[in-house]
Amino acid sequence: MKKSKQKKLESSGWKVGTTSDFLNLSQEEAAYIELKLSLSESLKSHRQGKKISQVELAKLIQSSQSRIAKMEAGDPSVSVDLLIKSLLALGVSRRDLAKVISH
Amino acid sequence: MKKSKQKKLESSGWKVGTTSDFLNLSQEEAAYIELKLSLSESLKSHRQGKKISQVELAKLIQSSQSRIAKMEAGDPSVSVDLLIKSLLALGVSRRDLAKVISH
DNA sequence: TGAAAGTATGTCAAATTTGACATACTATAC
DNA sequence: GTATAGTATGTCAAATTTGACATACTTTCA
Repeated sequence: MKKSKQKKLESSGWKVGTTSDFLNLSQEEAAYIELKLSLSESLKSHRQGKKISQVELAKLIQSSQSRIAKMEAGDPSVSVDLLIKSLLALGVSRRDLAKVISH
Repeated sequence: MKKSKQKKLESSGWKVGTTSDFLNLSQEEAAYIELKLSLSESLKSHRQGKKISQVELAKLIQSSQSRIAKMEAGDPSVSVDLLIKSLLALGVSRRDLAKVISH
């Protein structure tokens, strides 16, 4: 992983490659985290594209504004499940979801 | 949703469209569940393709055989997070993951 | 047959994720 | 400026998801 990318991850509150370096985990761990960040960014841009606020999206998926903010910030406390549910709620198709995931 | 498909979902232990029919949730709810099932099936076939047992995969991702079984059975108790982590651990690329997700 | 490897299913305490709340920060408009 | 809408961040109890275990079922093969 490039230093720059790692810095970006760590700045979002992730602990990268602490204990897991000795396994081949760091690979998948990184891929997983980056995947989540892609979904985060996608969520933000889709929401903004629809011109709705975090509060409105929160209502849409019966969550809270703070959780939406955390999702969009790529906070480690949010699951891929919630990100995907949110994107689907925004009307994103599986096809579009796939595009996000394939980079 | 077709009756046949619904039956398939319910047979895996899902409760489909109970309380959420009055919102437009059933749409996304269904999409989400079907997405999970796609990931489940993909996990199973990828594991079998690699000719490793559930026990071996469990070790690979430091989980347990029973959880792998639940994942492959599309049990409601497993998260998309775990499914994706598992697929990545099997060496599935984001590109391939995207293919699974786009149907 | 029958033993051995693989898989399914139920349960549960521990771990993680959740929505909600409070509150601080940041625009944007007047 | 200062109100107002929008967003960020920390905290926490409740909810969900977790690995682990026990145990039953199934497949494979000698």
